[in-house]
Amino acid sequence: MTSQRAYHHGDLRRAVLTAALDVIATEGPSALSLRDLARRAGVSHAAPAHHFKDRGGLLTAIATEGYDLLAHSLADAPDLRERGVRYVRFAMDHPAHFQVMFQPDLLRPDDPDLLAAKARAAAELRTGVEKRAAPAEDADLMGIAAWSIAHGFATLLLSQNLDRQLEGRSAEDVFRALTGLTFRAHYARSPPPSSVIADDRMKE
Amino acid sequence: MTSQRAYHHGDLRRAVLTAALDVIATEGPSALSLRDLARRAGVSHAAPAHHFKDRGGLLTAIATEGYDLLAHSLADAPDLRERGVRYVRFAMDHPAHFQVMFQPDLLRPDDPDLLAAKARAAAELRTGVEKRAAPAEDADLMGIAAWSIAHGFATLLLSQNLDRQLEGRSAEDVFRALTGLTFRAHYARSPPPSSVIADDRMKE
DNA sequence: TGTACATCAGTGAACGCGCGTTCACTGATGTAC
DNA sequence: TGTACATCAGTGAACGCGCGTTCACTGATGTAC
Repeated sequence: MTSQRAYHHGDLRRAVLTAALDVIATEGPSALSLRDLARRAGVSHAAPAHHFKDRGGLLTAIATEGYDLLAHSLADAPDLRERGVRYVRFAMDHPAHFQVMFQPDLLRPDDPDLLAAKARAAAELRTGVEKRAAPAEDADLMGIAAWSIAHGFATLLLSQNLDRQLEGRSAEDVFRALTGLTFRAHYARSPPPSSVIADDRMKE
Repeated sequence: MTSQRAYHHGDLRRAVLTAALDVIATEGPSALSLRDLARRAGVSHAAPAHHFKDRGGLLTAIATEGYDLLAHSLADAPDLRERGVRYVRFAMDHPAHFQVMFQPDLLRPDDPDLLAAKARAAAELRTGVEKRAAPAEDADLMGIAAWSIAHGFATLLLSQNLDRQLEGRSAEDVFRALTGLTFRAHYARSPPPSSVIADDRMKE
């Protein structure tokens, strides 16, 4: 506890993960090296190997953690739109996790823990979309559409592509506004004109 | 022409770019090394330096080319939805470019050629969305929404996250179907019920 | 409560490797006269 | 049409570096008796 230099780190696994997330968030996943992470954690360069076999193992662990965090974020979302908002918020709160989760070439694709976590997150994403809806196919499409818009917005946000568009507004507010426009365009104040306008835009 | 082993390659720049795109598409950008690309192009390892200063320069050149290809793909799209379809098709046709374009940490962010190409693509994306629409703010949101859904769909597609959902259908058809559902839900055959269903889904 | 021993986490020196970079060079091409 | 020369693209040897991996080790912790 009070020992200035313990031989055992205490929680090196967590320390390496945290250092890795920091590097990824600032310099991207390509800047990662186990030796550098050991340095950051104040530990000899061979120590991380006790916890992660290699880079791929480390990144897989990060993705796994990410899917679990996402699943928790999405749990008990009241509706589809709120689920989208939480998805976007998750990406903003955990940019490094998010980045790694969607670059499969960095991961061990058949890691059982990863697959399990991913399945849990996928189940949360699907909740309430699957069981409903008149034509089942439409419900499926609706699910993909909702995922696409949230994922696209989050990705563009993280890659700095919406900086100009936000103009100081919070990303969350903008996302709420645009899902209102698209998913519920037919709910605008004056139905006929707004419909025409929306269609006008769509057809140019 | 017929010389078996010309001292000058002819178009080494193109050859290195092509090799790089191949590596990126199969193993991801992190697998890139200039020496390896020289090897693939059948050229001494120092040769690529004549065309690209370093990895960052090469990736910036790829992103620049990508933005120009995208701008061309989008040009003269008849409407917003078709623009989305072309955006998705671009990602499928040029997965390596697409991947690199949206990982800013790999690029020289202030490269003038890159910025110019990006501006050209952005202009194509905006065409027809900006000038129209009743409340200007709504038009802006509509643009972000359309970009988000196309970008999200493309990204999920490339990261193998829609394999299960496609079930053999072409990505393009599915994308058309889901934009039909979301952007023009109020245009379904029987307006009132479909509206209710859509809202029902939205609210769960 | 104390002792012995197994297990585990982390050390630090050593290794071989692929990388980017530098540099003096050489072969090919284009242009001036 | 021919020659001289500048420029440019690619060569190949050499370098230093950071990396992952291995290995015999040591310090700390937990457990059996």
